[in-house]
Amino acid sequence: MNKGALAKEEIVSVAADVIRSKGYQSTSINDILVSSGIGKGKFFHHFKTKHDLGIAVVDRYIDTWKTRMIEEILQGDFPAKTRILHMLEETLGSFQNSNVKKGCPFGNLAIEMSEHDASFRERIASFFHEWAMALSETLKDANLIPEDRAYDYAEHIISSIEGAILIAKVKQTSKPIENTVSILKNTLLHQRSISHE
Amino acid sequence: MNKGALAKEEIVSVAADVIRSKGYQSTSINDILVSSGIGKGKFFHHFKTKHDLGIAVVDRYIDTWKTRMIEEILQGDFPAKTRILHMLEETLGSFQNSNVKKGCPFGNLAIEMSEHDASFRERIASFFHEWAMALSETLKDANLIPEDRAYDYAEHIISSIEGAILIAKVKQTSKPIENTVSILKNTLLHQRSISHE
Amino acid sequence: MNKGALAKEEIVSVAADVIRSKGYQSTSINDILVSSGIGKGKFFHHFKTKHDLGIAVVDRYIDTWKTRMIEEILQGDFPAKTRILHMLEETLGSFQNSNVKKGCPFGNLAIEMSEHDASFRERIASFFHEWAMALSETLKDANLIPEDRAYDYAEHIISSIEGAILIAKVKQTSKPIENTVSILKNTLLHQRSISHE
Amino acid sequence: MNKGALAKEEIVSVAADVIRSKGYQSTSINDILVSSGIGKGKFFHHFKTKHDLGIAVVDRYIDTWKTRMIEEILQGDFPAKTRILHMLEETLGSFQNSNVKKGCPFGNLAIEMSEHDASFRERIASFFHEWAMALSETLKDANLIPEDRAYDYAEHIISSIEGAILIAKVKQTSKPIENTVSILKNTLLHQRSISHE
DNA sequence: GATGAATGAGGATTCATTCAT
DNA sequence: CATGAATGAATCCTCATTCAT
Repeated sequence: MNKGALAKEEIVSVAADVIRSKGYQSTSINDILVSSGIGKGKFFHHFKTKHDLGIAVVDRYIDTWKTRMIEEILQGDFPAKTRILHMLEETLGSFQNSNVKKGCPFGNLAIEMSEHDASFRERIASFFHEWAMALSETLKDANLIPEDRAYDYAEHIISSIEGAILIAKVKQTSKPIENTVSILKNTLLHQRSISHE
Repeated sequence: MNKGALAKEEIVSVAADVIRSKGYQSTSINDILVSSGIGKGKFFHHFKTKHDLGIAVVDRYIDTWKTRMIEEILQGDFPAKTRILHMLEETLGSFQNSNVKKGCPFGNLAIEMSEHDASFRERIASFFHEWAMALSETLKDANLIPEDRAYDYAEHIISSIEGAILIAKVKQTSKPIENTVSILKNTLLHQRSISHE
Repeated sequence: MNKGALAKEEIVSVAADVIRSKGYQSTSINDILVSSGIGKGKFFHHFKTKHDLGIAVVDRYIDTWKTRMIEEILQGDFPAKTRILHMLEETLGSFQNSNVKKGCPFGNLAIEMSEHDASFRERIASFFHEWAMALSETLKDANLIPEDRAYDYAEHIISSIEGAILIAKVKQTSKPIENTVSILKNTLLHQRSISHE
Repeated sequence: MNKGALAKEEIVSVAADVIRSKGYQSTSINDILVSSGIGKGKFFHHFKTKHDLGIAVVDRYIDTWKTRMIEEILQGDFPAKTRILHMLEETLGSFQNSNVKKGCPFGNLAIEMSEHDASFRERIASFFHEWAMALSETLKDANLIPEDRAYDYAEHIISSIEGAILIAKVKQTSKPIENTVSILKNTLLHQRSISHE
């Protein structure tokens, strides 16, 4: 059936992989043509520019992670504490093996593209915001953090994770991620609450 | 007198700025020629390749930060707790205003180059290791962390900072850095020690 | 119709001329663009590298000469002695006028490229071998040379011709070629056989 | 003592080697600086241009071979036939081992430079002429060739040798040279005289 | 005389994009 | 819709030569 549409999704899927590994700017359209076995004509039929493809790839990353991290895990049916643990474990599981070297699709593009292109930056910023909002709600549900500090604390957890993935990438070992996840779990769950200052 | 050496240092200095803003791969040699007002011949007289320049820039970043963060602050003469506070405040101060958008020179290159080039990756990994070692010693001096957890905790602090700088870059506000610094201070200093698990 | 293929052949044809005159390394891609009136994009669409073009040019030389010298002349329908005479006359005819200065396409590249690039060298060596094989058969057919000396003698005839073309090139006169052809004819045909030693 | 002059000779000597292997145009001045351990200033003090060096190298080749081949061997004190044999054996000896791949300094430059530069071409043409003249005299002394054919025959011998060195270079074996030398010896010495046509 | 820094034209190649079919 | 040929600006780099010291 909808062969054109399928083909387009396929290109985005292949491109998402390549761009995660090589970065957006270092990925040439030719790289994608070779990886997906299509011709130039077809490519430019589906995407007016390379930039269009880039945005499609980012949107795809966001769709995937929003569904997995936010909708399925953070807004799922388990008790709030459990949901937070799930999120941390899901993170840990996503960055093992070859994925350690590839790093986080959002973190990678955040750093590579923020200064170059507003449409990348805004999408990624907005994704991080949505994530922090969802985590913030869960933290409140779990009664772990006072309401007025929940968003800040959620953002800190997320940025800690991004930082750990960054260090893991440059060290080529998932140890820093395990380390951060373990410290976050510890801090969050073995204390009555985090309230000072 | 030492005109040649000066000239080379100047190029590295200009390039360090440009590369921090645009990234290594997106910075063309021409960008550097224009920014520094020199000719191609002069450039390639001092640097055999663009890669050579990149390495010189990384080495310069490392020199600067090692001196400031490690030697002057973490290994300085103040009490251990004070030194840690200084490090956090120095971090905060370094990423205000236009520097928020530029991000961390190490984090930027870690993400951009780790998969492309081992000589960048290794230098940066080794810098993060040295930083974590120095911070680890200070944490032990301050009696804040049990000895066997000190390195892991130090690495977590550093990766939290890197993650905060990343989020700040994509959000174009230093708020996430202030946030993380404040949480780190809080966790570190207002509790007897961090020992559970 | 087959416009693409034609275009590629045209480039090879123009390049064959330019390279024969200027040598492979001294011929810039720009030289070829100017001579053939095409743009850089078109060139690199057809040839991945300059080296690719070089190989295409060598293969074209080989095709042409194999057809003319080996298939049409040495393996033709005339008596063996006549075929050898034809070969010598064809050689003579090919290096008159402006062609004296250009020299032999194979000899030129043999000397220029043998030390630089195995793929050029091997192709040319194999062409000379095939030529010597075909001439060797013809010498045997003509009963001019004892079987066990035929290949060596064929190779000597061919190398004499190459040497004569070389001297003709540096002297800018076809006299050395005429001279060598006449001596070869004489030695081959006016003696019962060449058998001594 | 004459340190400047010595240095210059050294540069020419090093350059002669490099140019014989890589060709004149493919040899960069930097190649020569590296091989001889001198600086740019010194080089351009001795040679106004790269071309100047090239000419010095050719003149050096010519000096060496004229002394060896013409003065010592062809115009030496042995009987004429012996002198010719010596010349052939000297040739054979000069192109063994690594020298097979390097080819003949004159043949190499003849082919590479004849179309590009008259001053190279003329020097080499004149060297080949002097060699042919000397060989011609020796052939006459030996009563092997009628007077009016002696120069032509000498030139044919020389061009045969050059051609054999060329084929040897592309085949990377000295066999073609041995082969040609043996055939030349045979033709020259085992027949009363070469007179027909 | 000697040094090596500086020059800038020219080299091969890549790239996103357009266009004729 | 789809193809792949064509475009030409831009990229990294090399080179012979000049120049200030």
